[in-house]
Amino acid sequence: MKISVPKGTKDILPEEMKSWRYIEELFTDVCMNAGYGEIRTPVFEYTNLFNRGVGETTDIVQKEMYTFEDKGGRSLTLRPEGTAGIVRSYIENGMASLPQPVKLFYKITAYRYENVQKGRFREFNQLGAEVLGADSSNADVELISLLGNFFTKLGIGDLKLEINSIGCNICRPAYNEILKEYYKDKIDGMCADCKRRYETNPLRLIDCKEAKCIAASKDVPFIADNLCENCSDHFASLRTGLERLDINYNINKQIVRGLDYYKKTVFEFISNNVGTQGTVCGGGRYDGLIGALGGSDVSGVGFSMGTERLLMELESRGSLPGNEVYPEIYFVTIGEKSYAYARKISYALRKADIYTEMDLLGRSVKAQMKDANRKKAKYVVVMGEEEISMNKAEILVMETGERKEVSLDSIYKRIIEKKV
RNA sequence: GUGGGUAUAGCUCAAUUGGCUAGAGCGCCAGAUUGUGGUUCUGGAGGUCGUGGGUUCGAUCCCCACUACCCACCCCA
Repeated sequence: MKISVPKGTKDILPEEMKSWRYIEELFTDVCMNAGYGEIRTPVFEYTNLFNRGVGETTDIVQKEMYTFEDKGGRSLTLRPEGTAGIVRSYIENGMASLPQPVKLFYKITAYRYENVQKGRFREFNQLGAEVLGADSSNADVELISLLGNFFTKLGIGDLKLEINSIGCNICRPAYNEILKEYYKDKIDGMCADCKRRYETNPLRLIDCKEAKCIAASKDVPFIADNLCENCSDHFASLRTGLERLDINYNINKQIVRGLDYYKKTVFEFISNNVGTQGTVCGGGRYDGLIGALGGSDVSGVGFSMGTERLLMELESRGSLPGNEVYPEIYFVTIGEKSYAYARKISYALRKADIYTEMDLLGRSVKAQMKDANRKKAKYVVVMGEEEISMNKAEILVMETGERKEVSLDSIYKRIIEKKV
């Protein structure tokens, strides 16, 4: 059988890495400038963490996790998302006793066993940030504004922002009763999934895409209209905070999100350019999660975005910069002595952080010239025995074809001082 | 899990209504007076025609299965 990458995974080749680095470095800068510290947690965790953290009723836990047993019989799972591991780390490393809030960001791969299509893979990359230990909507606003800043810098500041509030442990149970009451005489005509959700997670009935279920949900009361006072205030101050920053948003009462841990604020940034998977970034508040995982009762809010989807968005708009790097100088060598001499200068220049190139295959002068041209070297120096013995060299300016004769000794200095 | 499409050179794609050495463009390598790039010309390397089985004198082509990829449903980043 031919060896290939596993389904839903892919190689990121050097050419594409330029775009990846561009996005990741920009994200890093944006986060650092807002006081967020980078964190890395393991690719796999004990399965329990996700069962409890992400939620037993979610699709992710029910059918999408890469779970396996190690040789010691422990059940491990490749992380399907980033937040659970970070919350675990927060608890385990005693971050609750640090000055609060703790602000973190991450760049990770995540794994979900799903059917592959445009914008959806089994191994995918996420950029994310979390604020732990801040109840106030100020934290929600800061995160969304951080994203606004990031997207603007990427040239996609017009991505659509949709927000909603899905209540808390106080208003959710009451709302669930309202929902059950509403669906009571409709549920028989709805799909099998919805019948199950009716018992396990009525909130999810709202965003079912089955035609008959959409029809049944036509006049459904939204939780955003049935919040407790605390949640309602939180949602109002979130909106005020966004408005003060002139951040455009749209309240979408249908957003409920598929992860159980969300409370109060949920939001998404949506694009039209990544297939039917329009969500480039999703996030929300997860008060109670830290407590549920064994920590103290600390609130949290965060987001994650799909790097691949972000790349698709940028690509479809032609907004990816061509940040190519070209050699400052290419040494064309002829024979061993010539190579040794050029290598020495090249080594010295590289130590001074200058990009130099040399042929490693003993190719002809012509082939080396071609290579220099292909790599878009700025200057070429041909170093044959003749030049070395006479302490002379010809610097060729590739763009203009201009040639200049200089002393061999002066090349290093000329390049360093950029006086060629 | 379900449905549709696709699978031929490193890449983008032809062709063979079942028959002899499966082609092109791009890319790669080399040469065009022996040590000088981009244009041009010439030559070369590179394919078990996705995998396995079947029908047939003979299969890259027809039939079946499998796998992968693309798209969609569900759900999500």
